[in-house]
Amino acid sequence: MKYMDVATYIREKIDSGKYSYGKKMPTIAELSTNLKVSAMTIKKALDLLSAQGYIERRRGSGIFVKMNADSIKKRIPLTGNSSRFPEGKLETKVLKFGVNNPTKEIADKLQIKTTDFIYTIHRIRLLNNKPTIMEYVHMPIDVIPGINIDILEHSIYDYIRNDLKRKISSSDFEITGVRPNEEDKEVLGLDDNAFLMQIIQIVYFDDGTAFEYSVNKHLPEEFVYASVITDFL
Amino acid sequence: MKYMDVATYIREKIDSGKYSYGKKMPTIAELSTNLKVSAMTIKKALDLLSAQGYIERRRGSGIFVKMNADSIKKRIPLTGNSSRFPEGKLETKVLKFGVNNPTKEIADKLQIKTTDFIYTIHRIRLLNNKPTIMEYVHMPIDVIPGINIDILEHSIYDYIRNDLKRKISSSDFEITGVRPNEEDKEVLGLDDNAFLMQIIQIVYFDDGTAFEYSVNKHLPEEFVYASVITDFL
DNA sequence: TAGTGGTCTAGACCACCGG
DNA sequence: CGGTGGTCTAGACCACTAA
Repeated sequence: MKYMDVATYIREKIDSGKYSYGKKMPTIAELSTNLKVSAMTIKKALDLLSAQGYIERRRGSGIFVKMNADSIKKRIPLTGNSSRFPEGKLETKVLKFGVNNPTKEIADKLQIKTTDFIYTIHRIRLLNNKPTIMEYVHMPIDVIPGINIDILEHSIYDYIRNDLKRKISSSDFEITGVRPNEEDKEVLGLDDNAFLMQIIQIVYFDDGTAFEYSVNKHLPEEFVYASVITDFL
Repeated sequence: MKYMDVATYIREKIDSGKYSYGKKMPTIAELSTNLKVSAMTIKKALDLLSAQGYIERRRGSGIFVKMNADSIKKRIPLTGNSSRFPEGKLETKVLKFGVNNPTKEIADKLQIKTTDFIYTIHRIRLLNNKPTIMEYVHMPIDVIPGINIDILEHSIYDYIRNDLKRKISSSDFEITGVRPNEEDKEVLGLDDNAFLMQIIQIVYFDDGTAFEYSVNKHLPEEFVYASVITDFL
């Protein structure tokens, strides 16, 4: 996939300071001849980078590296908490692991029936030994077979990728602010005063199957969601 | 812009139920011949729609309308609170309107100097007569000239679009959860127990100028941020 | 293996910016 | 006006899915 390579190439130039913040970077024509790649392919790479907030395109003027391109480090994909934190800092404790039937709402979202079976998992994530994220996860047992405690204590996503060899393609999510319920309070050590940042997420495979409905509640001190909005529509 | 037209055409088919949820829609080849548009253009339209969560593309199988395509109504662009609520429901009260110098942080984000002048505006938004959103807005006076109370009591964005005739192209933002400060508490009628959903946002024109740094704090009862993540990288 | 979507190309043409 | 990015095209070829 050439346009991905081009995107990576350019991103590295930006990260390493070869193309500096706020300044103009090479034109499409230059990149095209230097990298021996068609202009359309360069443009496709630029589409990616501008959607991710690295660059800015000004018709008639050129392409500019965005000032705050380094703040992108906070713009982490929401798929999998394990990938969001430095290795070893994040521990996992499984509080509950069982099989049951979904509620109407969850069944709808997972595109299954209320008579089908799902795993229900409650996990707590500790960041630097402090309970930080409460996770309530539901997955259809038919879709994600062979889950066990061992997997849950590490990364479910690693299991899906490496063992089930399935490709995660997209996710719908919602961010809201909520008060903790009794379990949250107990596990995270909170009182009635506290509040949590809640992410409700549905995650899909590349064949369109929904395989996860999850509710993650984060301590606000540890939570930032950053993103970019660009133009169209 | 043909690909936009194609995207609109397809979105209308989805909204009107002509292409139904979870089902396969026409192939690229079909669309291409029916609409008399090249395949590449169709694909570009599909890029848009899939980034917005309307459809799902499965290589080798076809293109499918996403199950929850109607939940997209909650996925509102963050540029301008006025556009987020039905006409007439949202009132605006200006609490403070002055000119001063930016702090170091705001100056950096707006790409100006701490000796430059900015407008500082505090507004409160009432939804169905209830104080709901507290807005702290900063704009460089050189970039957004001619602001007055009358404009602030309606939509700043309308003024920018219709009178200044400038095009807004992108925005960086962050969502966090915070406790209210004294002003928030007084204006929104909150106690120490309360919390707010905070959006910090920098908004840019299409020539790359940053024209707004704003902090919006929403009552959690009224706040949902919904989005989609797709694949790449 | 036939059908479908994804990538890539070379080149035409348009829209916009700046001197 | 020349230089730049944006759109669109026709067509070649690849990757994947399902029968």
